[in-house]
Amino acid sequence: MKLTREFFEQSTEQLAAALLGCRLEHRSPQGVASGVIVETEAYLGVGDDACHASRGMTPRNAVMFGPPGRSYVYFIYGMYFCFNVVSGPVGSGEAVLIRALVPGEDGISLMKERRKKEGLRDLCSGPGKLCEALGITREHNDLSLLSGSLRVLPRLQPISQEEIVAGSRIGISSATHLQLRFGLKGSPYLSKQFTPSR
DNA sequence: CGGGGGATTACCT
DNA sequence: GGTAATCCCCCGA
Repeated sequence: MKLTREFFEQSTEQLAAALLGCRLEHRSPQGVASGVIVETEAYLGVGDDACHASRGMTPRNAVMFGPPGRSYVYFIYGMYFCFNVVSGPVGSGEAVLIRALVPGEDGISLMKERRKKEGLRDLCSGPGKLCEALGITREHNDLSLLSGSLRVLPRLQPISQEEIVAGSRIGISSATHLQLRFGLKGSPYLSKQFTPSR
């Protein structure tokens, strides 16, 4: 089973919700590591002040303007990487940030070793953490996610709308009113709890 | 070409 | 809750 190109062509907001429950898997020379996506954020390209692409194309964000279904990986705070799924029509500059995974079923020991942490909740409960656990770095920028060593795999179980929560995006200083963060309700693996909207 | 700041995390009080 | 760590992107000059 495999995701199709059409899956990645739905609107960025829909895709951010549809990615919940899907598996992100990295097959590296060190071994396979994967986890089920439980938290995402949508970034809406030109005009979304919180988006890297808000002011148009630059060398760093160029892949966001390319076709959907590819990886956008960037370096942040001098020590972490963040992984995104490029989305939206070509030229839109949109993407979905993957913020948290339930670690497993492959590679728990490898992830513990990479993270230098033993607790399951410390492995993938944040965008920087999950990249470290899966061994995702700048070399994994601009790769197809439909096939190859870094892939997104479909849900094994369906998820209902009631299981999905939305909230404000985290760690940004503009456009904070938009409800573009999505999570699986009550998951202990979220990067941060969702607070009831006001 | 300099400098501010960042889609974060860990560790401290 | 506060803040250091630590690179590099990007804007303005």
